[in-house]
Amino acid sequence: MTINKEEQLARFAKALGHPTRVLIMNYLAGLNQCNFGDIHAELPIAKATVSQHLKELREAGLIQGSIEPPKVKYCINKENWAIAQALFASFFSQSKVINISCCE
Amino acid sequence: MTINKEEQLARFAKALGHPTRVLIMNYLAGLNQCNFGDIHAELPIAKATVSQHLKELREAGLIQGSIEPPKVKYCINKENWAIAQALFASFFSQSKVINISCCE
DNA sequence: TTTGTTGTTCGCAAAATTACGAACAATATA
DNA sequence: TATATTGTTCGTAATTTTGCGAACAACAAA
Repeated sequence: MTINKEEQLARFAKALGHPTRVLIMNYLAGLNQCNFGDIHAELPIAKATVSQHLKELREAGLIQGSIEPPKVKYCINKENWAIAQALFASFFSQSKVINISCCE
Repeated sequence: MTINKEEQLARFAKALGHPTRVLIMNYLAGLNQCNFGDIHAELPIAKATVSQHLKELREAGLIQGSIEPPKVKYCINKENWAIAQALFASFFSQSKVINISCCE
């Protein structure tokens, strides 16, 4: 059940592949405390939709939530955030393309 | 018609949000010359599907193609690759999350 | 001209994504 | 117990994505 680098990168990328989810991550990155209502208040979409986007980010491992009745607190999953950061950095730094573009 | 950072990042991320497309980018990143057939030979999928994935990467700006009859040459779009690299680096380095996770 | 090579596009089907309101669950409070 | 608050889940609809074979287009070679 090991997941290789390509799939892991694709999984993170897919989670970040929607503007709303990028906005959510940007919002969370600037905070240390945050609950659903705060996130919802930042966005012009229905709460059901926000909840769905949060679920995807959670399932991709980029965020985590904890229930603190009656609220739900969300934050970045720092362990996976670091993994994603490293994966993307490695991905983008691998290019051995020479200075002249090959297709012009 | 300006596109903001969040949307641009999401667009790049979406293009990278499929394992096959990550594999294609990895393959292209290691080469200076490359045509469709080479890419297709690397992948266990139909050429129509490969062509479709290449189209998405092209429309996201990550690669470019040029016709060199009877072949089609593909390569990374270095200008946009650099932009994407910078966007992701900025995105991942913005986190102000403190050492203690907020949700445990 | 006919044939072969290289990729793209078309048309289709199945599955996944996106978005919403309504209903619901869990917990506090009156 | 009734009521309010906070989010999630359900059910639905519209759109997009993914994948394929078949048909096609462009060019080179026989």
